[in-house]
Amino acid sequence: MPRKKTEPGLEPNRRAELLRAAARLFVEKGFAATTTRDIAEAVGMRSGSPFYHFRSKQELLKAAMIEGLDAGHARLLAAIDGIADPEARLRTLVRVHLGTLLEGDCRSPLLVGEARALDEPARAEIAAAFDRYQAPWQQTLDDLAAAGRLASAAPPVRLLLFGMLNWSSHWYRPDGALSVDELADAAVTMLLDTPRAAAGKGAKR
Amino acid sequence: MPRKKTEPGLEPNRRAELLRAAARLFVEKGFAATTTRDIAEAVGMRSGSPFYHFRSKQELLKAAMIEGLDAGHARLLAAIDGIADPEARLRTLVRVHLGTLLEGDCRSPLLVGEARALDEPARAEIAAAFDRYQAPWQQTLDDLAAAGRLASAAPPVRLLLFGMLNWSSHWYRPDGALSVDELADAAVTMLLDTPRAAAGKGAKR
DNA sequence: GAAAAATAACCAATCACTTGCTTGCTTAAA
DNA sequence: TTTAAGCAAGCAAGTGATTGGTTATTTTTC
Repeated sequence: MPRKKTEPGLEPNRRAELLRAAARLFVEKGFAATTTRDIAEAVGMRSGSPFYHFRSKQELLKAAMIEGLDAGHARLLAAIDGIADPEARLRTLVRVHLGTLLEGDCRSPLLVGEARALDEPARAEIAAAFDRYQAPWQQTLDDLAAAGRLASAAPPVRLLLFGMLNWSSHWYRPDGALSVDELADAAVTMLLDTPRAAAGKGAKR
Repeated sequence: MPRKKTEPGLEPNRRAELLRAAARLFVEKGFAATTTRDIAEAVGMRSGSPFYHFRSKQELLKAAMIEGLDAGHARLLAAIDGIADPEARLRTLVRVHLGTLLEGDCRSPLLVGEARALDEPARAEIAAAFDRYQAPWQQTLDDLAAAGRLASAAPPVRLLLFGMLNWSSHWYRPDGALSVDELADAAVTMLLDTPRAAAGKGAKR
């Protein structure tokens, strides 16, 4: 009984639904603490049905991570398209990334820690997706360093930046006093060498 | 058969052994993916024996987090004792924290994400332990701001700093090219406003 | 264009195994 | 004698995954 499908082609996308629900639950409760029954129930299926679309729970995680990362990557590229100034580009990257992280409902970058549940080949595929995601960041950091707005664009800088941003999912509350835009500004300010004069403008207010 | 105990009082500390093993496994594989049998085996017990020392798996996590955090807190205080200069104090805090995180074998701060497996009262106790841990940090940041070495010491600054440091456990490899000391320097450099002249000294080399 | 075959997308039931935890017992130490 | 610390065995509840249908849709054949 392939459900009504009132409009033909309206939502033939149960697979994508499964992926979104799985990603959300994996982020919320963790991979191991999420049962395949949780996932099935979240999309209105019976407990065995997800295995028609995915061979295993691990494959669900792998697909959720890779497809989520690639979607985020596409969003990044679309957002920075045409922005020449590297500082403005960085600010956009940070803002979009934080949006994916704190406002989205999949939040794939957060699943990086759950990859330990997968075998080595799967982890390699995920690492490749992460490399794709990070490419525009490194490019922008290099541009900033070349423009003298950054003392160094060595890899640890990028990694520390990602740390600042990703970890915020552990403490940021959308209903708090801090907006995502302000958070993005605070992070960029901390990363960039202060441009001299504006020393009073920090992560304050 | 309470095992030999050749020297009386040599290792009557099976409880502490359990805590250390549990913390290590929880960090490595996550709370949900670690079985109580894993923990028992790690200290050479049978599967039911840990429940003599702890009422539940959750209580093991709670104790591991709180006692681990308090131990780290004590280590912090001992390390910064007598250091008057706030920048030197921050550097010490960062170095000791990274040591706990990357070189220790318990690494309690990393368990913050696993607290979601606990009920609200337990989470509140853990939050209190975290507050204790963070107190010397906020004090040092305030001092830095007062000394003009930091544009702002608002809470997000501390949280972003912790993000940089804690996230490093996802990518740092002790056998890599970057030493923990260099990583600590890179983080401090990114946080502090550059002191003017030294613009070539970054996280490079 | 209608009948027939194939397929996609499930469900109901269940299996083999793992999980946290309990119970009753044992033994060395106090 | 009592207590601390543990073991051996096992239970009840889950867990990931499989199997064998079932039905609407799609494709193929006549």
